[in-house]
Amino acid sequence: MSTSSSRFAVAIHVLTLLTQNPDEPATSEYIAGSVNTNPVVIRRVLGGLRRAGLVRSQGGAGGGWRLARDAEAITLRDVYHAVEEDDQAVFPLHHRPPNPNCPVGRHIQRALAVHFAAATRALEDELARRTVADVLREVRALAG
Amino acid sequence: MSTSSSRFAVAIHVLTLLTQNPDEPATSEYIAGSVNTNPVVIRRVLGGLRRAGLVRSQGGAGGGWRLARDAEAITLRDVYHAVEEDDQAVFPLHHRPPNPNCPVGRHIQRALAVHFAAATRALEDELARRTVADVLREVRALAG
DNA sequence: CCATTCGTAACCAGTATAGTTACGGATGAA
DNA sequence: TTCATCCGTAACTATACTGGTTACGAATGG
Repeated sequence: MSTSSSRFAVAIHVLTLLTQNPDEPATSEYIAGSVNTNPVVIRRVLGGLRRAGLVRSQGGAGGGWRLARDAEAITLRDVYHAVEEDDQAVFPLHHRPPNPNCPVGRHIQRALAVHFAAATRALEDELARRTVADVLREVRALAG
Repeated sequence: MSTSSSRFAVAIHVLTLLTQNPDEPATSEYIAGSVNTNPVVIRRVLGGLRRAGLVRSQGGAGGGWRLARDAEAITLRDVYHAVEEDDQAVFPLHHRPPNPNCPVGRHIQRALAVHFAAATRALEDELARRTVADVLREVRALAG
């Protein structure tokens, strides 16, 4: 399910990098070197984070990317919402609407929506308990 | 993320149908009429449920699909695992491995795996609290 | 003035989903 | 035995998303 894409992992990776060195802006090329991908991919992901107010960008020479707020105040749920913008649900409903003449088909989507929302809420609550600062601490601990 | 696909929603829908009428087998064509899709799509989804031991199929005239155990004993987590078989993670890691020469790149995936597992666990725990029988009761309540 | 860097469009390859047709094989009733 | 029914599965298609890549305009600041 789910879908899907590694944007969430890449976004946390990038924010962890920015947290590690908060004093000078990081370029998308430098970041791409750590993530092992193309700078355009990084700029695309960071564009979502910028629209969510998590980072700021600065064009031109000496420019790059910085955190827009303290890493202790950026939860993984914030990151998740920033990269999974719009309507990408964890559990999509049917593509075509079910048969409204069938009692089950008529009501199943409303019943499912309640359960899916509860499960998604549990997932997001768990993500909200962790911050980018936590991740950097763990990375440093693993580095020993 | 996620992925993704509507198989989970369709699987719950189908199991709810089978629960509603447990005495006679339902054909994939009948089920497809309620889901509003093609019988082959239904047989594909039900194939996963059969491999997970949730339903049984019977070929030939008078054949079709039945529940293999009581709907009270089929949680939404069981259904989720049946249709999202193999390795489809809710939160995929990087496609290419990050740069091992970067301190963050070297350890980020292990750090992320811990958080992703915790969030996924919370999601599945919530799904485990609900059964197919619950869904049918809610559908009936909505039907008034 | 000019190298740097972002922002974004465009294109491509790979993959997943879902819909469809087709057909073999098993089943069970007539 | 015959035959309509129904599953199981392969094959093909259209659509969409992801990630990688090249390209280029605009803004920045030394």
